[in-house]
Amino acid sequence: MVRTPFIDKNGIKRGAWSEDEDNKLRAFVERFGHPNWRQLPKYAGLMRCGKSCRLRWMNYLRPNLKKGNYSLEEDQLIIKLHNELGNRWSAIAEKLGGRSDNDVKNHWHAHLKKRVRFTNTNSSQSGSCQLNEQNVAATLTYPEVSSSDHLYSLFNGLTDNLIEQNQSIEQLSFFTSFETDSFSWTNNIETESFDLFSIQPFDNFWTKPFF
DNA sequence: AAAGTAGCCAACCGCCTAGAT
DNA sequence: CATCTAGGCGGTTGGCTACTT
Repeated sequence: MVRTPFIDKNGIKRGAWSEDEDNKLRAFVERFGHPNWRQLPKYAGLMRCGKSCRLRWMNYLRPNLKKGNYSLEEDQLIIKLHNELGNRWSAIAEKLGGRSDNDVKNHWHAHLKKRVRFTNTNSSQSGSCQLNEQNVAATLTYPEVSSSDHLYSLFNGLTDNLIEQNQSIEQLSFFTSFETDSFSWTNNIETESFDLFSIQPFDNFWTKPFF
């Protein structure tokens, strides 16, 4: 997952950090701080450049650094902040508290970007469903299979009842809120007009809950 | 089981800004 | 002012892992 270590032409080591290097850097910074990153590797006994040391410390070694899975609240906050601030990852990470800018950036590109883009696309295609980045992405777009299926089932249950009663939906507005083991999910969907009998079967789970 | 592919994340690169001289 | 240096930031990449064919 990390770059193979090698020594460049200037005698500077690059690539993945070893445990020994991590220990040296951690011990040095915890004892002396980091008044000068450029000089630090020399005094810490590292064959790295200062930039590399700083990056390793900021993204991996510094205390109170939060790692691991992102909570729903964090995801929502990132989406909201990205909407407000754009790609200012350091500012976003700062407001999250405990996450590095690199980590937030990676998480955005790996997970969140797709959800926001998907929501926008769906919104523009559906016409009747008023889903957009501002009012939905921050609270919805959590396309775990179980959750999508859950909402799909929930909505199907509602529509089945209406079909049984031979009703069409005009000015349908409903609010659903439910929880799964992993997170809570709140969704608010409004439609101007909705023809139940034009609903087509879905072959893609991404589109299931958003028709 | 092997090969191919996509997803993910740690690390690097290059640019920008602020502060010192 | 101009120049230099260091730190910070965002974009990009290398390569491992997991998944698919």
